Amino acid sequence: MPELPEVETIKRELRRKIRGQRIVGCSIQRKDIIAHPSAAAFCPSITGELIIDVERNAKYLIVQLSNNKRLVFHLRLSGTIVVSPLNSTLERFTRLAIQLNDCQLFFKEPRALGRVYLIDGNELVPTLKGFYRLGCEPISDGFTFDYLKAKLKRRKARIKSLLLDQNICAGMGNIYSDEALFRAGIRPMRRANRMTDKEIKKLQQTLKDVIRDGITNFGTSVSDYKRTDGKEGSFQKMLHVYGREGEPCRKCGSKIALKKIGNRGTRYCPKCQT
DNA sequence: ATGACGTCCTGCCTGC
DNA sequence: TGCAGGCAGGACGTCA
Repeated sequence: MPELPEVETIKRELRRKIRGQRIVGCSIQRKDIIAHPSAAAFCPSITGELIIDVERNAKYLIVQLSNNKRLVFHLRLSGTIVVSPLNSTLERFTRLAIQLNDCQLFFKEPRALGRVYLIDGNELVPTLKGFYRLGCEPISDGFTFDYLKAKLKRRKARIKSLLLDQNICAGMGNIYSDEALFRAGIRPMRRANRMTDKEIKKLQQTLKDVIRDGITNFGTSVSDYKRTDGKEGSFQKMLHVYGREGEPCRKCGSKIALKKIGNRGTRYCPKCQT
């Protein structure tokens, strides 16, 4: 599923492929994918605009348009963005197609949970609540030991659940949370307020490392995620716990366990993580 | 404010 | 082979 490294990969590829192009056409295959404004108003509002730049904030992909408009994509669980030649036919599960000067974008979303928003100037989009209250990304300078400690102390929720909280670790998702906890040697069900300074320090570092490694490897292709040319990322080859339940731990040989924490499938090594 | 849990959505996998 | 049912899970709403 697209987490920070996957969205960063898409951002970098789009920046290279579509910056400076103009939107010449738009078609919506599924209306409820357009969260704001109405589906009827959407295409007319973006057609004719120039693509100034492509950015990312946590898991949100932001396409800066001319006239101070921003196109915001949230890929949720299964969203992908494909860059195709202009004459190519719509790919399966395409929910939105945007034609540019010399290529087109397909927003594909098999599970139809992803959303697209158009923000006009400084307008506040009510359905984009999470976007306005994101915490620090693990790879940002602000993601220090002190920051993480302040966010975790007095919280008695399980650490795994708090890593998924976008107000604490912006851009984190299920895969990288499990991997960071494995690298830090911390059990996902541990209560945040019971963690030592040493453990928080370690976790702060492994969160940074795992996200950086994910980006270096162009993301994790385990289900739907693909790069904008349809190719796979490669971080799935380096996973220690995610998707490896029942298989031997690469460090100690114990069977990787799978438990539900906060209704999320959570993988960990019962021996390496304490 | 916090934490637990239900809901959305639909392709895919499992089991009968 | 075919079908029903369960599962996956990010964000958000609801409830205690």
